[in-house]
Amino acid sequence: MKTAPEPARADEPRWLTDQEQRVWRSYIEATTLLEDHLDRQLQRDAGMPHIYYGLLVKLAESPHRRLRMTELAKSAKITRSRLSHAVARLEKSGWVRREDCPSDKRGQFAVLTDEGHEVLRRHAPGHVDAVRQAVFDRLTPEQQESLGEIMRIIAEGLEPSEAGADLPWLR
Amino acid sequence: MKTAPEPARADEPRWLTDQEQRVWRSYIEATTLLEDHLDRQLQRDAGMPHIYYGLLVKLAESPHRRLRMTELAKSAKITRSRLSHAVARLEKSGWVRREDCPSDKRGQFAVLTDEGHEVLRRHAPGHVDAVRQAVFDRLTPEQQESLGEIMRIIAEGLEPSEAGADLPWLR
DNA sequence: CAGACTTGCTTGAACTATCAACTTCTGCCG
DNA sequence: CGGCAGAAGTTGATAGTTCAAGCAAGTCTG
Repeated sequence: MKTAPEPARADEPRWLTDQEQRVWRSYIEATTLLEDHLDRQLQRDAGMPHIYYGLLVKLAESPHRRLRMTELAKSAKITRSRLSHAVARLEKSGWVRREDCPSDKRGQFAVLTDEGHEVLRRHAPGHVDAVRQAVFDRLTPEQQESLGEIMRIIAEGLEPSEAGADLPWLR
Repeated sequence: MKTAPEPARADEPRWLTDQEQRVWRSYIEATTLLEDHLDRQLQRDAGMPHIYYGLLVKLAESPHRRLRMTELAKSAKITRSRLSHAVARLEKSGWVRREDCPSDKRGQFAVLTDEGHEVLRRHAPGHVDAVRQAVFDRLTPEQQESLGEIMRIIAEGLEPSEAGADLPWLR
């Protein structure tokens, strides 16, 4: 199974140091455990995975509780395809409905239904509790701030817009 | 915020402050983007998702390149069921094989094959690069250390062993 | 040593994610 | 206008995840 003899990589790669490896392993472990934990909590209590819950929250925060599909996808950092499937499922559950966009016939709005809003209202406390217990209650204020900054940096580096991010003269 | 008849929850929940919300949103965005990014990179280059790659790494680091299924699952922070499916797939790809455990007839070893080791060798540099670019190259040494500590704390709080962690008299 | 319980691991069904088409519509350029 | 590139969103096939249930082998208890 020869795929390629390492093209575009002349010299020895910069392996992670022991310290970096420890950090990275901790990152993987924490994120794996936390995602799993929140998914399980929300699946059990609210009947949907964490990311679907996040979609409902985004809609609830939006004017008229609605958002164009593409906007919602961008905001949740997922592909349009994934969102399409997700909204289909949320529609089946009665928590979201689609509406045509009058100004662009290709467009669709995802709209939070009253039922969807109610589900959110009912399960938000439990979810906040879970997040608190797993994260905020265990960190000092300094660590919380640091976490925010670090995550902001990582996210920025991965934004799809990154392509042009090194062309500051275009901004 | 009137949340009215909240059953099984006497007092008003402790909502996240604005600051906490910002941190939390950054966390979700960064982890979503990063997981996606690494999955895509490894799927494209090595033909497997990130977590599968992690399993091969664990095996490679283990004595005789083998680990009991349960050990591997614990170490990767996933369920045995998920591991079972994963190993089945890795077996099909020829990167892992199963072996019976002589001392416990219920037991199975997952063993990294030579092909598996080769795949790892070939694609490790690209993966390390991706991790560096997304994370370590963007953080100061202090931030790296802070990230490690924070993630360690979160992971510890979510270890399955947590159940008995507040019953020290049992230890 | 029988029975009950636990551990180790697997299985199948239902669900979710990904990837590559595909449809429809918009904006643009001549 | 006519044509065409690109955007918005969906779809279906394939792959991965979850959950509950299951089997078989080990362990404990009386």
